[in-house]
Amino acid sequence: MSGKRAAILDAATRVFLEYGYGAASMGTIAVAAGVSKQTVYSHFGSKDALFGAIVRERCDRLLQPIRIADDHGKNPTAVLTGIASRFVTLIMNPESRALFRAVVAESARFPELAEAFYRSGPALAVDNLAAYLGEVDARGALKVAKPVLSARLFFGMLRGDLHLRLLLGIGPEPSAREIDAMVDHAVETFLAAHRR
Amino acid sequence: MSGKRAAILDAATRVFLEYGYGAASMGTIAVAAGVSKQTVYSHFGSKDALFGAIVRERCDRLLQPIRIADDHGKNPTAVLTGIASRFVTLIMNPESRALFRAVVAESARFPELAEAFYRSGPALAVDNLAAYLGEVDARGALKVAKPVLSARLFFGMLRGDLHLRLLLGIGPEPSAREIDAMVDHAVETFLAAHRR
DNA sequence: GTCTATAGATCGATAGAC
DNA sequence: GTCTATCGATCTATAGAC
Repeated sequence: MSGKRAAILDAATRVFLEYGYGAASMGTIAVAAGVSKQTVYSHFGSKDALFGAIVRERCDRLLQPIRIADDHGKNPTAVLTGIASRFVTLIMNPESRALFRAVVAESARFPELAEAFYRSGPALAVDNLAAYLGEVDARGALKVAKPVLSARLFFGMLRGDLHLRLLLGIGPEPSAREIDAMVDHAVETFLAAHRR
Repeated sequence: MSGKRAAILDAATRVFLEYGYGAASMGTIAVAAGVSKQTVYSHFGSKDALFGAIVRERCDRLLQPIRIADDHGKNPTAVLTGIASRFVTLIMNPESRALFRAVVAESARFPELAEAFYRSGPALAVDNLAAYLGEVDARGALKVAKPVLSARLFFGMLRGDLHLRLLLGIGPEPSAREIDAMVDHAVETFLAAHRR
């Protein structure tokens, strides 16, 4: 197992996420990895396969924070704020944005990659939150009639306008204060709507 | 003024939005328009310029529904539901999705297009809703302390998980009933949170 | 396994006739 | 203005030496 394979994966990730699938060339990736083009083909077979490999690897790596179990012992405000903070931190991450852009851009050519992305990230986040919301509803802490719809709504609020601007590369990076204000506002709105 | 210019614009729109900027070729566009490649270059100069022309034209055309003035006479529930319905109908439109995908995918190469898209659509929608929310707050019908944040939250709720799935091309087209249920749930949640 | 060299195709853009 | 023909560059992928 040579270290060249890892070097190729690393270089391919950088080049694909920076330039996108179409504009990235196997030659550029080979140079960035410090190997010849043929070595890239020996390891990964084709451009499509290499793109698939780096997207899947990146999905697993980046989306891991939202998969970890939550401390359901605390009060709903603390739990929701924690979930929200981790989620916003994730989608604000420059690598996440680049990955998301690449997956969206090539979703027509690689539908199975788009689905893998969705399942390994957003779908799990919604499922986890919906389960938690059902739990607090049964416990009587909040009133959540439709946990899945409410969970989707919550993450929608958090993505909101910010995610859109970041995807489009518009304006300055939001400060930590802005992000906190946005998270707090979303949590407050959500709690106010589901107060028992 | 020949009809060929319109034919080129039309063909370019279809080809660019279907294949994306990189995968679309000037030759394909010329064939689709029924003219020679040189005629395309005579009219639009370069691939970049042609892409910019069709994106700007499409932004103006597609995003017009959310620019029209709202009937602020009715009760907040009706007004918000109307705004929400028009917004969701817009972002669900296949052409809007294709345009959005193309703009996001090329936002690094064409930042001014991304900004034009944002300004002519999402920014206006937020501004209009924020103005309305400030109005109903002053009138006492709702309690909206931060109109701009609340407006962003509202549109975020509406985009939500649905927009994400559609962008990624995942799953079946949602039915009108699902969309209505989502809109109603978002409006109810928003109103419950801002009840005076 | 890894390299150099290149095949084969396609692309954006242009030249020149009409 | 519109066409055909083509240039020069670049791309994916492969052949063959070591």
